[in-house]
Amino acid sequence: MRIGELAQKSGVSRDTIRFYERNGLITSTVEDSETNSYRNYKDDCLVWLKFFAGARDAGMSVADLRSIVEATAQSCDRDLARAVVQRKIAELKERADQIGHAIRFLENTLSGSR
Amino acid sequence: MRIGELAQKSGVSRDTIRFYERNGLITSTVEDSETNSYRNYKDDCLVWLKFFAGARDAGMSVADLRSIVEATAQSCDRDLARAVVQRKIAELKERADQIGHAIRFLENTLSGSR
DNA sequence: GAAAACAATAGACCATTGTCCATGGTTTTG
DNA sequence: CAAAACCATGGACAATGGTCTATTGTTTTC
Repeated sequence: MRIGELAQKSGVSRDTIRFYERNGLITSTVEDSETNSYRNYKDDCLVWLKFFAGARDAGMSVADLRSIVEATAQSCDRDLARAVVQRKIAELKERADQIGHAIRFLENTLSGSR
Repeated sequence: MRIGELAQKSGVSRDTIRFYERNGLITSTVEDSETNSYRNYKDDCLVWLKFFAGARDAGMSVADLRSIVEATAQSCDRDLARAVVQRKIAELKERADQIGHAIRFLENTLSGSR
């Protein structure tokens, strides 16, 4: 799959896809049998990109995402991957807690006397 | 209360407090009877600053916070305040959903075959 | 085969969210 | 009263996460 198709299917812009690739979030191959230097993406890039979009919305940084990708890519060290991902999950849960606090504060502000 | 005390009590740095103030998140007064130009903060600044810290952690932008502060400050239009704040609450809940998706994706990644 | 569409790269540019520094004035403390 | 601690302002600097542009090359389509 080329970048345009991937962009269209994932909803992530070409520029952003290239940016993510530069930052090690996805990889592509260039068939050097070909005359061009077009990137080729596998289907699982699409899965990752959709996850990235949601994860960025959830507040994860590009660096976070890279660490997850790297950890899971090295299936040689499955325990490391598990540790990294579980730490990220814990961070997300903390963030969800913060959101809960903020919501309660705002609800109080609304109904509060002041 | 002066900025140093506020910084110490809130855990927000002086620079950041000034930054927030420049951006309309809090206000201070300068007693012009005095010879200095030191800012004076009221106690509720402390409450707000603590909220800001959590809300930033929860993923709200400074612009979001400003809109909340502005809406609630104009108690003349309580319905507006309610609308603004409830929209922010809705956004936070969406974000919490995104976090939930991300967590599930990550958990699948961990236990998944690949 | 010419035009339109697509792709690559490099680098400039942008907003956001602070942090740090220099300089200079004020207050507190010993 | 001198030093230390505090405060103000303005501007430089930095990291993050993109976005846009220019230039050039490739592919597709009519």
